[in-house]
Amino acid sequence: MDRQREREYDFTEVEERWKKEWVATNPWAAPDFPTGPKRYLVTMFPYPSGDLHMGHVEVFSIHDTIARYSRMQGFEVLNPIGWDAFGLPAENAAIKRNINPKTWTYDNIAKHRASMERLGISFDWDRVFLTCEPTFYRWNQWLFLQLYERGLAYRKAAAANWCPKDKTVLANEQVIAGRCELCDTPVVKKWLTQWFFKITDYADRLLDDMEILTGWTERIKNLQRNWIGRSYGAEVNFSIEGRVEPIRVYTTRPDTLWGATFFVVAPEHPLADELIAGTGKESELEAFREQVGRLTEIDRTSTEREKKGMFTGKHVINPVTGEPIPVWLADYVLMDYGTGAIMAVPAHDQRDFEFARSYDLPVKVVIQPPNETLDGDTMTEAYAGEGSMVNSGEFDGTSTDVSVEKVTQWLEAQNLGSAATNFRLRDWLISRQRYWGTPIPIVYCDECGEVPVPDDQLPVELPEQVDFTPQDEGVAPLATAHEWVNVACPRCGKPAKRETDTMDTFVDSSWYYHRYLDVHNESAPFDPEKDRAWMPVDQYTGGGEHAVLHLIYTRFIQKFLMDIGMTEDPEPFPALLNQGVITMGGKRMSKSRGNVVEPVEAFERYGADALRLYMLFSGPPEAPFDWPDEGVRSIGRVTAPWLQRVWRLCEDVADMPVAPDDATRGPAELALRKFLHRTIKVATRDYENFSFNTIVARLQELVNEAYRYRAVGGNNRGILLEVVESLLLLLAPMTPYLTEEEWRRLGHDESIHDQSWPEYDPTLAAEDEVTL
RNA sequence: GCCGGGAUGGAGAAAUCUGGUAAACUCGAUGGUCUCAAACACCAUUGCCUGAAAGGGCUUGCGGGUUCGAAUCCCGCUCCCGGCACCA
Repeated sequence: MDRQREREYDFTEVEERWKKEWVATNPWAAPDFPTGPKRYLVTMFPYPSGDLHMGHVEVFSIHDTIARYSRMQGFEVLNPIGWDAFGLPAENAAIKRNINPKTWTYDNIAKHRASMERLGISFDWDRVFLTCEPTFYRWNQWLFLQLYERGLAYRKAAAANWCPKDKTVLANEQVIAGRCELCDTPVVKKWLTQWFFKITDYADRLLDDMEILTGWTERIKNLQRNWIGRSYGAEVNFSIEGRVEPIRVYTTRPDTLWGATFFVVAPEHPLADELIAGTGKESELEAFREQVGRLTEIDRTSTEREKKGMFTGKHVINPVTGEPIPVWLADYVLMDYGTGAIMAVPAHDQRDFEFARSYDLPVKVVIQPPNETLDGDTMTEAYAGEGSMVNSGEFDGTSTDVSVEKVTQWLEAQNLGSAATNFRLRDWLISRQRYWGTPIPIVYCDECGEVPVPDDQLPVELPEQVDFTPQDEGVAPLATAHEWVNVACPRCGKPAKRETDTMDTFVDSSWYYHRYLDVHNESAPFDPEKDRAWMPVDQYTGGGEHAVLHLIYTRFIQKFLMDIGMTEDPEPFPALLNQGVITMGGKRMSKSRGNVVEPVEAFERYGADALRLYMLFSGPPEAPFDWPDEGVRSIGRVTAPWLQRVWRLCEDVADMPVAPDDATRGPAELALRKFLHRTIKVATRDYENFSFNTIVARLQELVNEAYRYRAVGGNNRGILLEVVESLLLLLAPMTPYLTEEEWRRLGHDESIHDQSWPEYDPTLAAEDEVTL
């Protein structure tokens, strides 16, 4: 069109001007009580470990597009933001720079906020909170005490995951393939007394309520199912000479009970001490345990490693055959799953088989496959498939599809055992031997023992005068704050000491989305009335890497809050959108690798709109995106030129004089209108499906059509105005700045972001009939 | 081993739910207009084979099936990605 391009869209000037206005007026503030259809939209609040990175830009672009589209569709929208400001990475970064974690955190939050404003994200800035402020974390302490009162927060000694580098324990979910989630150091087991939240009480509900999660991908639900790991089976009693209580084992195959030829107890099990006592094998047990304890989780769980065991010298009675079978200790049996003891059926379990061959224990076949005859002496691997029972008394001939149920019923009738369910999920270990977190509101008194801090003494504030560097193993930095540690017992008034561990920061994020709804409340974490008005979250967006961390903890705490009457929905986030990971050269962007594209550089060279649109156009939101090698420059090839093209079209139309025949329609005008209305129809459908890349494609076609119309001499201002105004409305959720500027340029006094979504004429939008 | 997801041009992708012209849109590439020149912008070509062209033939990981018609639905494979894994 205008080859000379005397003028160009000055995105820097336009974006700065509107940003200033939006920051000054907070136009997207939401009321506490919506009066019409509502949408509560939450994006996972960021962790301030530096400035925003492209992953944030991606998810905020997606999220903000949904928010702006929802408003134009007539919903009342609440779109808040806050910061997940406590935690280990900030603390480590601060220690490295020899400054207080608070200073470091607040600096980063200021940077984050400036970048969010520059990106034009339509947050309600009146509802901001930081989890590291006492006004927030005192409600973490409240939550802890609520759980404590109901027996769902408890302290126990257990073999905990210990990161030797970060010098703290970690929850199971924070150990990725045997390594620390944060620093990748191999984790070791350490026997410590720690605080736990009893998430296992909610295991069934966490699984069963997944039916409600219709807006979650199979991928994430599958991860959670695997993580929770429910299995059905039976517990069976084995009696032992000289002991009143029988020993229980859990098995998923009670139908193989007749083939149990030995019995194994986890080496750490207290029962091991009992069995060994008086046999003269105490030192051997000690050595064996030490050998097992030295292994990292990676070594211990390696399938290649040969299983090691130790005979106790004791026997238990197989309850169905009446025969004594030897009791062993072995490193392949886990202390914290089932009962910590198993019946070993080497013929039909591969692990038991390998152990039996190593230690020359008998292998007895009790399931015969249909087409061959197994022999325990000659078989080379366990047979775990289907077949019919043999060597099993009255059950001989029973087939596998009914045998488990029949045997379980019989065991119950004989009083030998009962049906049982087990989970892979472990209780959530929330103690951390670190400084930058919520103090656990417990006091230890010599007289009264463990005493919860009464509500009127909350918050237990995090002291500032502390040596916050990690201390020797198992000692928290807060132990160095002597004045803070030593308090009067809340119950008897005698000298006592505070708990010095802090809470896992996943406690903060497990309920934060409620706090937005009542951010200034000083007497409760939130008002259930206000909560009811906005909950549940209609759309949650964020990274899929939290599948078994945040996303499982938060579902648990939501259910708990429902149980105590604070909130009404069993699930906090019925719909979840996980954006794809952004990489460059197939690797995660990182400064040390030198493959980082900085959002700030993109703002300066191409503007926020072009960056947002680039993120949305790159592919479906959930798809991973490998950023081209040329870096920020690729925005200058893809979306920045197209926005200039949109701008020129708008300017062209804005400059056209009003003519008397603007309302007349020839064939070319009709064709363009039909194209426009089809575009509105399809783009609207695509917005509903979050298919942003195809919306952009469709709008590009529309712009191409308009240019073509102009190129062949089309000059009907009426039709062009309809096209351009609709185009701006359809584009407004994705590129808020340019659309606002040009909307005003076309003579409107009100913000484009307050307009209603354009409607299409169904007659015009109908596809032309195709004759087959 | 168990569970889940996926495979379409040189690249990102679209069409898959709801079977109907496969490859929209964009990048890259090639040629052109403009320019002293370059950049920008604009125009054209661009799945593969064949052909001077018109045209013809083939094509959605592989093999079958259903159907007038299959990228799409069904059955059986292969490969890739992700998760879990000594969980009894």
